Amino acid sequence: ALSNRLGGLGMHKKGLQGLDKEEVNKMIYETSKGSKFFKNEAIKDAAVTARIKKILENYNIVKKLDLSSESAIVKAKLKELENIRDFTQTIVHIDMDAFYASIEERDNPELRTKPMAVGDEMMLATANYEARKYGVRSALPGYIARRLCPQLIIVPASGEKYGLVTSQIQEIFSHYDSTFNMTSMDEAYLNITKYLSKAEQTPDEVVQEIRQEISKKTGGLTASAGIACNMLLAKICSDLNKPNGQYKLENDRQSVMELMKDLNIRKIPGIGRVTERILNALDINTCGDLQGKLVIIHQVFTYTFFNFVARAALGIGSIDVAFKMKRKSMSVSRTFAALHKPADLRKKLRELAKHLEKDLAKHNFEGCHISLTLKMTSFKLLTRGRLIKKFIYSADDLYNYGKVILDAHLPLN
DNA sequence: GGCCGTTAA
DNA sequence: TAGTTTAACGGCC
Repeated sequence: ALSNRLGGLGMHKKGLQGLDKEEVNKMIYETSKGSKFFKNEAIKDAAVTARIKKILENYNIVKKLDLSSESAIVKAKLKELENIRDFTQTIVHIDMDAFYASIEERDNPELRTKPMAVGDEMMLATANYEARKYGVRSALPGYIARRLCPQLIIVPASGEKYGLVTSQIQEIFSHYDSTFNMTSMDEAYLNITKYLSKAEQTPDEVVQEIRQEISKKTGGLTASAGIACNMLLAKICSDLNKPNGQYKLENDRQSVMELMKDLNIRKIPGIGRVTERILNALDINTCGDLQGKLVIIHQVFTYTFFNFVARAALGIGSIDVAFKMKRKSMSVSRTFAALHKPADLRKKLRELAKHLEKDLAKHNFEGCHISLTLKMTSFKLLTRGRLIKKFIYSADDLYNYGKVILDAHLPLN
């Protein structure tokens, strides 16, 4: 049987629907099986399966219990959540379409009609829509992508070029909402409530205009957008008419609940492939299913998780577009051909320490906790850390404290 | 407190 | 031949 982790990966992405999923999965499986990477994925998969088994055992006990008092607690929580619903804001989530790939197409129009991806033999960052027809997608190694699509053109990433486009779209966003928040190079949230109060335009018209300006300023790049009353819904909506489209969700409870009813849980940001598997095991596939199972979720999982899914199921999200989390850590990591000799590993550590010193200086950052992660040839990760009584930032300190951790694990095999 | 796992882009 | 990098959070012991 095909590993869930390796096979059913990423097929929900736009552009992939409709192609022969079986064929793609089989090809990836045939190329991967036997590899150490694949074995490690199988181990991780088995751990998830075991975790699900435990949850199901608990679920089967709990569902027979009298949950009337639980039910009351959940009901009260839902009432509380209904009370905090806010329909006063107009939030937009903008997402550039196949960002890196579109920029490369713009700069080399011959690529437009050909399957193409940005990245290298090791890893692809993104694929154009032509390539997605073959199952080529981001987070797929280039050499596997080539087997899916032998004509695939792989273009190396040019970070500075993409950064330039990011600055261009930021300038556009600032005109509509000075508090706009970039969540990555190609994604942003805007609160256009204030702008709308002054402009004589509908939200759809404003967003249409933003997307036109993006296209004009960037030489024809397209973006998709979602418009809704909060960030969660705006993000979900920006995916609905991708690529080069926008979707506006009406600002009322009924419209929100209708959208959520049949929405696949995987579309909720924060629910990834593992959580999806877990919830699927409880017969939960859509946010509608989720709404009907909140009592059991409250019983079986932590309150934090219950709270998270309850909010998501009701379509309740933040409106604080400008909120930025304070940086808590800074790290650097490299994957390299297996090294065994302690001296070689220490040399690597020295290189990483120098690299991190530069980054720390650039951001004027320091830390009092250091952790070292080793990736074994089996792909298993080992992380060990320690608190330091002072704040450090120099390559020498990073190396010396890191070396203590590293040496404790030498020799590696 | 320390480590592992999940998620996202 | 070959399966990334960075950052944050939750769960568990």
